[in-house]
Amino acid sequence: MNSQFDNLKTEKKERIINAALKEFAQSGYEKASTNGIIKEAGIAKGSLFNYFNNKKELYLFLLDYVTKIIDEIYSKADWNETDFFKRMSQIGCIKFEIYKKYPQAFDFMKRAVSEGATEVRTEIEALIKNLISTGLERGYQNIDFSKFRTDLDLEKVTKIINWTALGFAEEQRDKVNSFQDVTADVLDEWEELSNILKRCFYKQEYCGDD
Amino acid sequence: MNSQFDNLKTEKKERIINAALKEFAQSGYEKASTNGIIKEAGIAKGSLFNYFNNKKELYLFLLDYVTKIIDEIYSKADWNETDFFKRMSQIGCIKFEIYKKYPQAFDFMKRAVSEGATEVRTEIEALIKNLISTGLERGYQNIDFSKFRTDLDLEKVTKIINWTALGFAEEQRDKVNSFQDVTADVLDEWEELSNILKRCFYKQEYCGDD
DNA sequence: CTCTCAAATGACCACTCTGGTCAAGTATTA
DNA sequence: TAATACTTGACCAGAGTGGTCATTTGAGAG
Repeated sequence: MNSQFDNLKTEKKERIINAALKEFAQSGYEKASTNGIIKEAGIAKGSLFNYFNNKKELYLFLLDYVTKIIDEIYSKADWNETDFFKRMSQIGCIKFEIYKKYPQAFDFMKRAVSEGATEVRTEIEALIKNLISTGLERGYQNIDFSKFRTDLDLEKVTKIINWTALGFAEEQRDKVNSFQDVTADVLDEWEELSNILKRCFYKQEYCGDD
Repeated sequence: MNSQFDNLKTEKKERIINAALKEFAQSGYEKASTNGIIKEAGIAKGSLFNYFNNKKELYLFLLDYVTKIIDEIYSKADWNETDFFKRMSQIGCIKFEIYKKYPQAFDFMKRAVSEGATEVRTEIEALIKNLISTGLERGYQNIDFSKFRTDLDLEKVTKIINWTALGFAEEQRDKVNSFQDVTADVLDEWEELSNILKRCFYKQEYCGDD
């Protein structure tokens, strides 16, 4: 990336980033079209190739950029919060903020891990290896698991909660895309879901609604 | 579709179908390449265009084909089974059989509903409208919901169970892709998960492990 | 063994789209 | 006004597109 890109107005920069994320997420590296990107971003071909020397550089920039954004989740969260569900909604909120700013960021990453193009695969694999080594359980740091019932397999229970969160997130996303923004209600609805889960998976003395 | 295609050996037919499903699922209608399909299927260009007059016809054939396969789920399931979890594993098993035969069938359909290509969009929209009108709750027919606890919102509880099933399915899929086939253990593992869910969501008298 | 004929092949076509360049044009600054 | 910085889109060679069709193949019949 050229320093010119960094000096762009934030609005324009994000328009370009989002256009590129969308194209790569939808089409994969090889079939993604730079023409598609400039059209969506509303800039000229020449501009794009002033900011980035070539397609590969653009892709690797995005890979790095999104990685950093996702890493920020861990610096923004409050690691003193020991309650599993409060931690989850915290991280959920941070992710939602990311989604509002870069709607295709997570899709881009998801597509990246199954990217086949040899031109960028080694870089992606390095990134994945790095992610795994820094630990997949970062998000569970300092959680008080003693609140959970002991008669249920803890690992499976946390999986169920995670899948619920994932499914809920996707449902909200479909809603937002087809109707209007509903930001306010989302939290309430998640609260209701997590109350059910708490009542089922926490020991009785921890089931109080907050 | 030409009758020639129907008269092909099953093995070859499925090879072509799977190759095409994969290409369309990964790339969408417009960016899907017929060259990619014939390469993956191991047939000549001319053959493909003997079986199907053009790309659009091939795509619409697949759309119809997969729709019929998915519809078969409903004819194969035992609708006298009233237990929610037994019904779920039944349908899960049927879907797994489909997945083994046509690994990209569900991805193809998922991509189809967000397909933008004008050449095929009207057909897809008709199909979606049809799906919605035949009812989304077909799968819940004849289920005995009285087994569920009455102090929890039933709609939310069934959502949680569905999201769990979805998440579990995806997890298994990742496993199969990266390691070896593990068909046998899958059912056991699902059994353990659904036992947890039963114990949490069913009235006490129905929690017995089958 | 030859003849027949349907099925399979891949070289070939016109055309579109690709990633990338660069001379000319427009803003911005001093 | 002049100098500088940024933006533009026409343009390029080459790759890839959906689709065709004359030729080759091979199984079965006589």
